[in-house]
Amino acid sequence: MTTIRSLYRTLFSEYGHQGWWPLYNKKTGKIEYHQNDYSLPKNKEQSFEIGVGAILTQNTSWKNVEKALLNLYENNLLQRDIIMDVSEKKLAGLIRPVGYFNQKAKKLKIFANFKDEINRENLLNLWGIGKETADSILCYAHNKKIFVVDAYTQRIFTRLGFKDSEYDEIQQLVMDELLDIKELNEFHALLVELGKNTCKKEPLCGQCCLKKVCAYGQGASP
DNA sequence: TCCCAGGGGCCGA
DNA sequence: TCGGCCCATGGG
Repeated sequence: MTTIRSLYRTLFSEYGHQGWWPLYNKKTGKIEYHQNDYSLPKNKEQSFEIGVGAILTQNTSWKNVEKALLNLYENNLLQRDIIMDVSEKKLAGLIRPVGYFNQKAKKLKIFANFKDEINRENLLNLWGIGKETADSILCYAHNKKIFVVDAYTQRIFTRLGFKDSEYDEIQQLVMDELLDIKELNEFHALLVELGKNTCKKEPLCGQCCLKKVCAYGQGASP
């Protein structure tokens, strides 16, 4: 069985810096990644934007999230105070491309109205925020030392041969070995890259940088 | 025209 | 506690 650090090194040498979290750039008018820049978010506005993105991306690809975020920007709606006041119907109309737009509009309103201390327990008490979304917000919007586990991560860890692929167990396993917030930030993004393009539902083991250490790549069942 | 997908809430067993 | 269903779009 390989170590978490070894996986991290292999993935990083394969894919390099991922530059998460993608954010809107006012100069270019595009959603951009930030390779080699771990100093995000720069301000409260960016922090809120990351929270919005974390909700919009639930069970949805980033391409669709980008469309919705641009819609919000163009309508001057990517600000906490404005989302608090705008109607759910208008919000839903602008975020249509992400799917589940009625539910997500409701989630955004609840998130915008949330003013308590940002911690995991408080976030998990919000309707529409589960473990992955809460941990994404803590890690990427508030620089908290926490690892985000998503469906890609669970699939990859199962195939690698880790016995327990439950959320909490994977999170603890990773956080026992990776102690640096930058590494936790990067490792999640690297796993997304692997899961999205290679360790897909039908995996492309032939082109996988982890095939030598992967149980599935060696012929085990998924 | 189907089928699939990075989440979360809710309900019944 | 867990499985099944619902929410909905866009892309292959």
